[in-house]
Amino acid sequence: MLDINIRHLDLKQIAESGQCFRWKRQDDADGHMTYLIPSFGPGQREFEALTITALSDGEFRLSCDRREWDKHWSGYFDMDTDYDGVEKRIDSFGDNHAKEAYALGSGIRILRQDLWEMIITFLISQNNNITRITRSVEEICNRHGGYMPRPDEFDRSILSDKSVGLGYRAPYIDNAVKEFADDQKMLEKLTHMSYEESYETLLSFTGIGPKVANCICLFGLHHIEAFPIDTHVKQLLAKYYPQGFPYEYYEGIAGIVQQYLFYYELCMR
DNA sequence: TCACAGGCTAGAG
DNA sequence: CTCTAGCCTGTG
Repeated sequence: MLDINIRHLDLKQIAESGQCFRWKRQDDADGHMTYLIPSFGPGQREFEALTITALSDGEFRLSCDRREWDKHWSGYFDMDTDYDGVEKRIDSFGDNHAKEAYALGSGIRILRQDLWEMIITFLISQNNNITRITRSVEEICNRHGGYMPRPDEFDRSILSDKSVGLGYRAPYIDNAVKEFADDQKMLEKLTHMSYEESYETLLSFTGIGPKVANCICLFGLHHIEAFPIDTHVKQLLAKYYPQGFPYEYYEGIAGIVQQYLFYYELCMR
């Protein structure tokens, strides 16, 4: 167990920001907000899931020890990104709507999640709703011992099962599993590419279009300049930025700002 | 019944 | 190049 203070972290805001689909809310006996976060990545079977509890004033209680925090979870929660700097950048421009969105969602961080899991998750997400996305991801994991299967251990025969609920996306995922299993270096190659290179490479896969590719770049490769535009962001841009979004203000942090804007709209809905 | 859900593909123009 | 019908399926 480990108690630490973390700035710019609000579990509920992250859970609702639409970047992760496997967190489970499991409040503790005292009613403190608690989430169970599964282990992830190639070594996911080697380390434990994390429970994280929000105590008060930026204080969090973790189920892991200091060593596991340093090794796995500190990176996952993006502790090496300067969110104070992001706040200063937003404050320095006259973008009042971004300031308001930041004030509401300042506890959002861009998690450093597993690339392969993000590829599968956002392939599923297209033209889909949160409930169904969550259920499909959970079904896939449940059928592989509770873990997101790596490309080479993925049982592709389950993809067409009605209870997995993938619909027309099943062949897209089947193809991705096949391609990444055939070329085991591809995942690592993607991590060494620039944003533009990885974006173009991802686009070449069937079922990955501009929106999904940008989500994978932002959430799976931590390319913070990626700015996914879905139906909601498209509407919000038309509403608050009729003259066009000032991307030049937010060079290098556009993806974080996108999350604040998205979360703000979600709350106002 | 019908639109919608964090879109994409394929085919036409 | 741009444009858009159709797509699995659960939900209101």
